[in-house]
Amino acid sequence: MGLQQTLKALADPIRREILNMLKTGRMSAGEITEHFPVTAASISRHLSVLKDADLIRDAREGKYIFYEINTSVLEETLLWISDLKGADDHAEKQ
Amino acid sequence: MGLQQTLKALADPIRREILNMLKTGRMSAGEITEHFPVTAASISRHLSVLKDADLIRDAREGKYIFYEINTSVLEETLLWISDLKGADDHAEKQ
DNA sequence: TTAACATTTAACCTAATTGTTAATTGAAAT
DNA sequence: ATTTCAATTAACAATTAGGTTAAATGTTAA
Repeated sequence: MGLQQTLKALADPIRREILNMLKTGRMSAGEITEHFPVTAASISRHLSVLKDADLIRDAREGKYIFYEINTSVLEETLLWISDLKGADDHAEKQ
Repeated sequence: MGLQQTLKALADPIRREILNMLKTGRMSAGEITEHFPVTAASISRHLSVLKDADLIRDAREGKYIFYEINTSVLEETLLWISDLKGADDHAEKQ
């Protein structure tokens, strides 16, 4: 897990778009589903991949389940890629 | 292509390790293969995935084919992830 | 407590990925 | 020219991934 799970989760366009949507704020599974031409079941599994990678967190509220992005795990990925790029452009932020 | 191809290429541990190895310098397909417990044919296909993503370049020299890393395509990925992370930690390098 | 709604999980299908072995290509050496 | 070596490509098997519909779970409202 870790880097592997993160990169696998990011390697799908629907999952990346979900993360992009969540950048603006939390959304319910239903709201997320509306944006895609696939079934709720399909989106639900994408959400579970993102959740297993800890890229999103969920919170049930009544009959809705809200999802929010968790960017902390991206730090490792960013460092790994930066390091590959020549070890001359990381550690610029805390 | 672009981001999608890059992330797909990075989402495999063998391919990431190949890139890591090439960070230190160019290597022939055979030298790369020696580091992994899989066949040369298998590594060859990993190399072609990396090449299609433009993450590596190849150059034949006699009976050897040497591979070298090309990090330029990583910039797009780095920007995408940084942007996801809150748009507060990119554009630090040129 | 039953009905309705939101979401997930199960079962299934197809397509893509990864690995293997065998055959092919390209270059060098005998 | 033929053998040898490096590497790729082809053909195939096994696994993983992503989609669908149908059933199950959890919650709210009647």
